[in-house]
Formats: sequence, structure tokens, C-alpha cells
Amino acid sequence: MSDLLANLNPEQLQAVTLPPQHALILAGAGSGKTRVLTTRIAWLISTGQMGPHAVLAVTFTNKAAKEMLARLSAMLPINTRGMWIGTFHGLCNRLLRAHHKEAGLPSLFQILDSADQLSAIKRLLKNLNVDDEKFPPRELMHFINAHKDQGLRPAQAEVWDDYTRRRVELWAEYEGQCQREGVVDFAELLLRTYELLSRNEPLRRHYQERFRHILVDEFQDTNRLQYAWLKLLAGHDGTAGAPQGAAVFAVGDDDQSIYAFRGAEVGNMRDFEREFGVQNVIRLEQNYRSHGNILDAANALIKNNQGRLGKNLWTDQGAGEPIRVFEGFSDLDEARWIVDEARELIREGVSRDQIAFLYRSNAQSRVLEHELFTKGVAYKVYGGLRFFERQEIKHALAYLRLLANPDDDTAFLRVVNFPTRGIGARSLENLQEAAHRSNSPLYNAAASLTGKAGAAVGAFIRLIEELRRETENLPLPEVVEHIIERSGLRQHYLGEKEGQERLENLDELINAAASFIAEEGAMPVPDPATPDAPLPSPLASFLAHASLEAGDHQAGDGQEAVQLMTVHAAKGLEFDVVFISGLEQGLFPHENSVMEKSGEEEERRLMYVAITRARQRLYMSHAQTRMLHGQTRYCVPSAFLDELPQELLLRVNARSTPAYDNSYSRSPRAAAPVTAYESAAPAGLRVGQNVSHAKFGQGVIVATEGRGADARVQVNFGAAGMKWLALEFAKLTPL
DNA sequence: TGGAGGGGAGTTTTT
DNA sequence: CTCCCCTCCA
Repeated sequence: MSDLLANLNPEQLQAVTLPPQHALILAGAGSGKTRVLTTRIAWLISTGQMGPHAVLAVTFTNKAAKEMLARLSAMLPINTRGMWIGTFHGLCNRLLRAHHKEAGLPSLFQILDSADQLSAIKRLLKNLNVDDEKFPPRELMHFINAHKDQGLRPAQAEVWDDYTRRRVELWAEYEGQCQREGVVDFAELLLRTYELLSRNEPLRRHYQERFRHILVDEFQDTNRLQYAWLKLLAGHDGTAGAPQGAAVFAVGDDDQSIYAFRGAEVGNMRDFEREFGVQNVIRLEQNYRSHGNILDAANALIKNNQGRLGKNLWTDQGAGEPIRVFEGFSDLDEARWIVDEARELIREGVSRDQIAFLYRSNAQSRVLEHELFTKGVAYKVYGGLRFFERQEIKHALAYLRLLANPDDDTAFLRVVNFPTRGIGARSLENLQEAAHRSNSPLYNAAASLTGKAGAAVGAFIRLIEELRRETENLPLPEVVEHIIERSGLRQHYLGEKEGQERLENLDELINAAASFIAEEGAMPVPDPATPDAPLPSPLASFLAHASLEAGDHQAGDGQEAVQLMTVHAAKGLEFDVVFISGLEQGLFPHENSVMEKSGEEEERRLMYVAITRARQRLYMSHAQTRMLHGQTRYCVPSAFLDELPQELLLRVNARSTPAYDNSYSRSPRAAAPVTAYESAAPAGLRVGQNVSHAKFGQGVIVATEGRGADARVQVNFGAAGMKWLALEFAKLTPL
């Protein structure tokens, strides 16, 4: 045990060894929060304060959950299998599988991922003859999910106009459809579990009594429903007669809250502190990742946010390098400089995968990729399709889903005619109509179809029935292999020009099934606390796994490569060298964020996350012009750059560096293509012109419109925002 | 049934 | 500009 606590700093040690009370750990970037979390669990177990089954540890990502399990296994001589450590969704899935009856779900309920959910909504709108122009499926999906993330059902939704009334009706229809088909979406996993536990007292008591310690990772990312879920499980819901609850150990960093747009509520941290009467608030401020200059910059930046819980990172590693700031004439110029700088570092021996290019929006990767490709630097872009999201994989899974649950219309429609078997859109329309009339799944309605179409659909149904029979007693990997052959998927892709990779992926799916069985599905462990609960079948578990864990992002080739990703995707990662590009008003901070309340603060936190990814070297860059939506935009440097202590920055000017001289840095004006507007611009005020305004300060003209008395110009004033000004009235001084 | 071509949108995203 | 989605036509 002394081993366990060795090398913890005083704050970490204090957090790990707190008495069994509620605690809030404010864990700064790079302060060893995962270590504290796992050591806390190990300490509680090894000191005999609780058994492994009395802990519930929740994370947001599978990666974090796996990491925790791995570290725990390394610390303790216990089998972590069967411990309740996982993602919110994974744990809810587990609960719902064990108590599906009480939750009103079929035992083999399927989980819809976002793509499945979208197609389910599209299908619903079609069946109900709803104009999808008026009710865009994506928007409706977001509406539904946002409400469910708040813990709401259609009956509780606030309705403020006819449009919303209709959306709520459609949402209710959607819920009905999911129920009929035996499928649940991501938000439903949580909401259904929450409702199950709040309505079913014995069950609630059972779990409340069982979990003595609840640990939550990335607490700042919890949404309202997740917080309510935690309160319920912790026995802190105000229910009369609730047993003495679990101790909640919440770890988070309000400064790294960057997911408000998907429902995360930083306010949960304050609420938690208040509602749980938290006595133990511990700040982990010693940073083990970055050099001092980097931390100083991050601290100075984040100080500009209001209402923080407060935290200041420090390190004993020394100041390190200054932060290098580069201004390019264009986005291309910027990319060239970044890539050249990276090549220089690689020459000096920095490993490629210790170099990260971070950006605010995915579109920015294009110009960087182009430059990397041109210069022959290996790179890897994060954010593409993931394994289980690939077309061929989803097709194969749809067959498997139909074996498990024939009511799953989403799966049915996905493969009823893939590979093509002569079932046209017309037949499917008829089938859907018949199903709608008889209020039955497509699978059952198929029998009512007559004629040629009926025969074709009938053959498909028979195929599924045969597959079910043939695979009944096969081990999972063989089931997968069998359906890939018998469904005709393999044959189909064999005949396709670009089919080679898809075939490889299908083979990989068989491997995935095999390793899934090897790792977790081999012999499902009965939960000691609920020994009577049905054990999930390997197929059902595998399908849930596929939905809940879509796999790694497309990682490109395995070789050492420069890492490209959005700042969001970089959260939780660290690199020796980090480049943050596109530091321009409107891009970072993003223009759409200024509309949202406290949007600027979230952008600042995002910047804070970006900065704190760097261990040794940090580069920041911006460009004077940037191609955006096919047009050249004139940009002013990000206000965030001004918020950094200037003495930490080293301005690197391309022209002062011989290597960059006239090789590609052209004059800014010459580099800027003439836009269509420009011909109409009044003399002296052109797009790209720097101007000064009495009230708004310095800015740059980004667009002009009209002539004479009607002439207006759009000016980007940086921190003061983007303004349209009538030349007749506004006093603009060219600079 | 699939390919071509028009139209529209273009922050961030895990489960 | 470029990508994606939908529709329409052969």
C-alpha cells in the first residue's frame, strides 16, 4: 500500500486518502487526475474500506474507462472484470440489459447510434408524410436529443409556438416508433435508466445500498440528466427513506469545459458542491506536463473568464522556450511555415507523433494536409469515419441485428435490398404502408405483400430465418463470418472496383468479434449483486459494443506521423510540440460563438485546452487572408493573442528569417485576389484596407457593398466584433 | 438501379 | 470552393 501512495504530491495524496465523504477535485490540465482517480479506488479497496463491487466509476469515453481499468489492474491483484467502471452509456446499457423487463424493453433491444437515429427519424417523417424541408431531420434529432439530455419527455417539453408543438408531437411519434422496434438511442439509455431507478424503489434501493463510492471523471462535462442520474444513484435525490448514500468523488476542471454546445453544464460543479454540501474541495495545480512559459500563458488567458472556481497551474520544470507566434500573409503561407518548422524539428530528432497541428475547425486541415503531402511528411488526421461507422460494417451489423431482433426496421431497411435483390423503392413503400396500417414491424408485414415484390421480400425473410437457424449454435466470430458469406456481402464487394478495402474491413469485423469474445464476452460474469439477472448473449453484447464503441478514429498508416486534429479532439492528449493555427477573429474565437451566451468564454477555455496540450514547444499562428467558403477573407489576429503576456511571446516574422525570404511570402495585397465586390468599392476603401474607427478601434475591411450614399463596408474590428458601417455616417480613417 | 448533376450548407462531437 | 445529399433520368 505504501507503494500505492508513493510519489503522490501532497494534494494528490490528500485527495486519494480522503475519508468516505463527498469531494470535488479541481484537477488542472496535466495534474495527474487519472492517477488520483484510480489510486483512490485502489486505496479504498486495498485498505478494506470497500469491496470491488461497491464502487461505481463513470467516465465519458471508452478510452478513459479502459485506461482506468488498465491502471487499476496494474495496481491491485484483483480481477477488474465485473467491476462497475465504464462510460455513462455503457453502465446504463448494463443496467438495462439486467433489468430490461422492468424497464419495458425487449431482452435484445438494440442501440441506435447517431446515424441510425437519423435514418429512423427520416423514415418516421416519410411515413407520416411530414415535409422534411419544414422539419429538417437533423434539426429534429437535435431537438429531441437536447430535450432528453435535460431529462425531459414530450409531455414535459415547453411549447412556445406551433412549430415547436409539432416538433414535440413528432418526438412523441419517434418515441413510439423506437418502442415498437425495440431500439433505444444514446440519450434513451440514460433517460430510461434514470426513470427505471426513480420509479422502481426496490431496484433503486438495491443499487443505492450497493454503491458506497461513486467516482466521476470529467465532471465538468456532465449534462443535466447525467447529474440527476448520479444524484439518484448516490441516494441524494431527496427520496423519502433513501438509505445513506454513496460518497461521490467528482473530478473535473471547469476551465476545460468545452462541450456546452452538446449539453454539458459546468454549473453542475457548483451545484454539486452546494447540494451535496461538499466539504472537501481539493485543487490539483501542480502540472507535470508543460514548461513554465506555456503554463503562464494558459493561466493569463483563462484569468479573463468570469466565475471560475479558480486555479493556477504551476510547474517546477523551468520556463522553457518562448511561445513562437507567426503571422502569415495567407493561410497557405501559414501552412508552409508550420510545415517547414515541423520538418526542421523532425530533422532535429523530434518524433513526428510528438508534433500536433491543432485547429478550431476541421476545414482548416485541408491546407495543412496539402502542404504536408507536398513536402512528403507523414501525417495522420483524426476525426474521420470510425471502424463501426463504415458502410460495409454497418451492413454486416444490420444482418446481425435482424438475427437478434427482427423488429428493428432500421436494420431491415438497410439490408433488405443490399446486396440488391430486386426489391425496389416501390415495393418498400408498399411494405412500409402495410406495416404502418397493421402497426407491425416490416419483418412481419412482409407476409402481406403479394406478387413479385412479395416473393422477393419473402425470399429475404427466408434468408434471415435460415441465417438464424444456421448460426444458432455457432461461436460469434463464425456467426459473423457466416452472415458475411451468406448475405452476399462478400460477393458484392468482390465485384466492386473499390471493394478491396471493404473486404478487408469485413474480415476485420470477424477479428473484432473474436477479440471481443476473448476479452469480455467469453463467459459473461454474473453480477454478484443481481445473480438472477439474465446474462446477455454474446451477439447482443457484441452489437451493443459496436454501437457504444465505434472504434478508433481512422488512424491512417501505422507509421510515425504528425498528428492533425481539432482542439476538441486534442482534449486529454499531450505532445512535445504543438502548433495552433488560424488564430484569427471569427475563426478562433469562432464567429458563431459570439452569438451564444458565454460563447466567448467557452472559446477561451478551448484556447486554454489547446495551449495546455504542449509539453515543450508551443507555436501559434494566424494569417492575414484565408480562403473560406470559396472566398478570400481578410482576417485580424485573434483577441486571445493579445491576452497572452507579450513577454512570453517570440514574434517570428517570415521576412526576418532568411529561409522564408521571398520563397513564398508575397506581398499581402498582391496575394489577395480581387473580390467581386471590390469594383463597387468607393475609392480609398478597399477590401483588405486597415482602418481606424473612433469607437471600435482598429479593424480591417472585409467586404464592401453599394455606391455613393448607399455604400457600406463590413469591418472586422477584432475584439469589438464584425460591423457593417455606412460610409456616409461612419468616420473611418484609412491606416 | 445507379450515376450524374443540381442545390445548399459549411464550429466544435462522445456515446 | 468543396462536400454531401437528394432527385431525376436513362
